[in-house]
Amino acid sequence: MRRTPPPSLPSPQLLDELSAFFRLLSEPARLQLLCQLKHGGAMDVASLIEATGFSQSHISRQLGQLQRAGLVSCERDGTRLIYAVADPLVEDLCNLVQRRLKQRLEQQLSQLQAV
Amino acid sequence: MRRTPPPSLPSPQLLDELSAFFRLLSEPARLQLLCQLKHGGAMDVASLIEATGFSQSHISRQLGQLQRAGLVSCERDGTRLIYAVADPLVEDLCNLVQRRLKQRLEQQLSQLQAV
DNA sequence: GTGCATAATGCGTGTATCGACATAAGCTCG
DNA sequence: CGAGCTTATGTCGATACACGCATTATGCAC
Repeated sequence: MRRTPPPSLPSPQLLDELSAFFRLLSEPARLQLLCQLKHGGAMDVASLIEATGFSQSHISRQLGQLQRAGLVSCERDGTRLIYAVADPLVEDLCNLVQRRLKQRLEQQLSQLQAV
Repeated sequence: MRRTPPPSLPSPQLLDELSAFFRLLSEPARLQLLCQLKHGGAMDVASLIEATGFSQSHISRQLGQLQRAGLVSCERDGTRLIYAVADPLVEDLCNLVQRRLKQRLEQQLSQLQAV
């Protein structure tokens, strides 16, 4: 049977790494950049500035964080840097969460109608 | 084929909800509480205080947030409140992220050895 | 109802980080 | 090499929120 394979608690270290990863996705600006890149494929920074309206410095910082985490990659094209999504995990996570948000709303809706 | 079902950008609204959800998991304390509950099944607040070392007020607040998001549920037992994990999604997300963290480390390790 | 337990909230402090402006650094091409 | 572009970083104000202490609210026993 073994319903709960190892009932062990995660170490403080793992806890910190997990939460650090989720923190990357907890900022609308970063999530927006990731979605924009997923949507537009590879994009240079100027396009991201135009698409999001954020300042250049802000975008550079956020992309830096995402890159250090391995979520985006970049390559040069002349003087510009072209960024792209490097890991499909983010999209999977978002889909899971989105599905849950939807279910939750449907649940609340049906409870209202049940009255 | 249809590799990218709908290549649409998420609305600002959805972006905020997604990031708000990830923000819940971005705090080590909250993640710890969730893991503790997953590990110990249903627990009352006193047990959580002892297990985590946090103050009563802090734990109460974090549990409140998790409950409003539907991630934990609670029921009364006399004067105490017994909390429990209410959604398996968190564990799934953590497993996915953890697997990725592991892959990433293995990758870095093999690159070091390749020299 | 009065105590006695537990849980929730008001408030204050400290810390992290967002986001912009200004500046420096790095790259490319004449 | 130096001009001119693009990107990264130093600095700073504003905001958000973690976390504890003190207080209040809520339910149970008598």
